[in-house]
Amino acid sequence: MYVTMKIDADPGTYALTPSLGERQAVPFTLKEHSCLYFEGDEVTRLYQVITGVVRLTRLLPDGRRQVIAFGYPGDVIGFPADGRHHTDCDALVDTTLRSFKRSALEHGDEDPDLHDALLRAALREISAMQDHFMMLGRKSASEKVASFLAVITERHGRDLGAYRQITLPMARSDIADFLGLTTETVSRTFTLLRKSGVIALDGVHTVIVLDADALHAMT
Amino acid sequence: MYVTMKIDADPGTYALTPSLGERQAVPFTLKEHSCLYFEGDEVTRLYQVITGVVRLTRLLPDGRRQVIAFGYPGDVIGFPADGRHHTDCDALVDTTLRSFKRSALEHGDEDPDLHDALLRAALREISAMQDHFMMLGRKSASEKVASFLAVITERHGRDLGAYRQITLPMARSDIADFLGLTTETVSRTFTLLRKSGVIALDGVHTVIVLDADALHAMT
DNA sequence: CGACTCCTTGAGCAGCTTCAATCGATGTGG
DNA sequence: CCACATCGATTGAAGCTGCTCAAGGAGTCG
Repeated sequence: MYVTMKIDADPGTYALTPSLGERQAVPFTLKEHSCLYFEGDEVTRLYQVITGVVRLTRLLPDGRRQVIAFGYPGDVIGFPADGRHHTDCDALVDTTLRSFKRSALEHGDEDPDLHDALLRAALREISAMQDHFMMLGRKSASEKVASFLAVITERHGRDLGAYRQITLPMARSDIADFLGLTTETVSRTFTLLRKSGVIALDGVHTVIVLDADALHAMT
Repeated sequence: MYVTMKIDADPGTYALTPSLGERQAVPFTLKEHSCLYFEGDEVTRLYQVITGVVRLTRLLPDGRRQVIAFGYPGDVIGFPADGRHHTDCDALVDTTLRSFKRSALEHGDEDPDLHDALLRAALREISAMQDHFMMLGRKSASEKVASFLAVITERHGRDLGAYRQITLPMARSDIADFLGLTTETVSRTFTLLRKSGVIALDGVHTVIVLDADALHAMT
């Protein structure tokens, strides 16, 4: 399932190891709810999320919304097409990011390692988006929600005794717009998972996965 | 809407103008219904469609299918993620393709122009896929079919007197799996468009767009 | 001509949405 | 400190869109 677009978040790999040239760029902070860029803006830099979570969205004229992706630590966002951004991007919580010049992707001469890393990130994003197509086009509501929770748990969960715990910084409506559902359906599916003992909720934004096998079986 | 992934099909631009190095690669033919590669195969080459149409698909274990894209002339297919193909690819009709070594994308040293063109193609694909998200997640059946026909018409239509004509080499079930619908719904929507005078059908695979404005209004 | 495949059409149903009301958490002012 | 307003989440009821199941039609190829 598609959530994010990693360069490569393994410790010790290039992407998260600033040391040369562009990599020395000082991380900066994006306040909760503030925007990084808008659809149509010219792309001057790419960004890698270091801490926090951002949201990439597109809008139809009539207000319908699609959340294209959530950007988690390690993920690279802002790939240009025809030099422009094709989504809006804003922060769900206070977020720190590192930025790269667009030319680092488009002209590899200055820093071949960085160029390679950004290219790999772009290719991984294509692959991840293909997964997401399957989910949007061919999965039921509970399969969508289960897949979403399973991926977040695997990639960003914390151990909590025998279980795993995740924090969902986004609203139910963001999850709905990511999965192509309504907030009501997402909410009902959470309730279903809770009542069947697959997950427990600690407040609205914290999910404890009680039965990871059952969750995977639902994807 | 997402159909394909262009390098750039404008006459005279690089992508369709073989002249140097890799570009001298002799186009080859892929027979109707034969496969170019399968999901999981190692990526050794990328391909650009010259004539014909290919189909990129992914399957779920239970047989549900998603058509990821149709590859039309000019489109580049086969971008690797982790070195592997993440879709199956086969030809809907006899198709000629030109191939590029994978290294032409990943190491720009040998042919910088080709590297740039392939990179641009990858970035355009990301953008095009984002459009497709909106369609899969947030559009109704008739909006999906209308969008599909509108894009094909704009990009691959032929003038026919006052109208435009397109050939759809794929089956109704391919369109359904591309749009996240069933064949029955696609068929019914075609009938609806026909009965409302927006399109006419000349056989199953030829569509004449009678009212392009109405078609666009439905997207 | 007959068999096959794909497309179309119909009827009934299910899943998701829509509309609406309530609940719960958070924040603000008196 | 509490009443109240606000916003998001949840729950319920009803309706609609698109799916499922089924049958018949159209084109193709042996």
